[in-house]
Amino acid sequence: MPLTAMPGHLIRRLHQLSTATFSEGMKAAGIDMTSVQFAALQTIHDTPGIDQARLAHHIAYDRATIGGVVDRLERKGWVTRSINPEDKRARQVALTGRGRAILRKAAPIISDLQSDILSGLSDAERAQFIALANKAVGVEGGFDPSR
Amino acid sequence: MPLTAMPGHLIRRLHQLSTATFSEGMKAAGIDMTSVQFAALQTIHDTPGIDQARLAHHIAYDRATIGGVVDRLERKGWVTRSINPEDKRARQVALTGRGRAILRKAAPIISDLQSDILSGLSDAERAQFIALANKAVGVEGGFDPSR
DNA sequence: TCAATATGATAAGTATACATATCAATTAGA
DNA sequence: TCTAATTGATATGTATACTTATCATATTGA
Repeated sequence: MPLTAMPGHLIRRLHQLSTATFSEGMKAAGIDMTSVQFAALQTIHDTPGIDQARLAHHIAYDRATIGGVVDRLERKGWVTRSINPEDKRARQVALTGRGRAILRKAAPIISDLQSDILSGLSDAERAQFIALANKAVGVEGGFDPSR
Repeated sequence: MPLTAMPGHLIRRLHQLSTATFSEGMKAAGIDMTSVQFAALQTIHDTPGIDQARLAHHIAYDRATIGGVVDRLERKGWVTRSINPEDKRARQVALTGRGRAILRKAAPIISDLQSDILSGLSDAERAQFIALANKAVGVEGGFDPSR
């Protein structure tokens, strides 16, 4: 079976293309942010005070991985971590002023980047791809690395 | 822009699903092999004596990453590395008997796994996805991490 | 209520991934 | 032909990712 017939290989290539496009776009905009960091920031913005476990679950990250991501966000001064008094195991994460500012700056750039990721496709094809990808990913709960 | 409309996010989820499906399948078959290792083995099989740089280029890997992958394949006794007498910089990689055996065992299992990766799609949709992915990835040479 | 279980987080170990720097060997060009 | 640029590989540093183990805290059920 040739590589071009293997979804596994194609998806790896797409992922490669996607992250490369993202980091080039961010670099061009002078922002030091990875796609994972953006997704985390956006979710924290939408759900202030969310804890790491729920953050991981929401964007389908591994619970072990999210710790390092939040570490780096904290080191950049974009988020703060605090212990939830209701549940002392949980770390609540919230955006700082600088975090909100960088997110405001990055969000529109990243929205624009989305079509560049699939620049080889027409608008109709891109819509079709998004529909198929959502369907493939949405299967019966799908794979959830946070559990 | 919601995550479900972002190709970048969807592709990351697909990649996650794809690698999880692969490793579960391999684990079930009692084979300790990652998808990256399989692609490398298959290419070495098809091109005996290929050097690391061409191997990386062929499957769109990073030149720096391939070294570690080949290290692990070598440690498992599946490949051997030798210096190309024609170009003493280059390391030629070749399968061992055990490498050929494990590849023979794994290849059909992995072929079967390919449809499981996109199990949420019908056969027609899967074919459509593969066509779109190939088109998206094939853009003007696309991104080549090995350069 | 007290033990069993579950859950949030972190640590350690393994495997990608890529950028950048460096070294050695090769090739190209003045 | 001799230097400059290129190329194969490795080393270093950063960032994901996931598994398994462990710790601390919560929750639950007998």
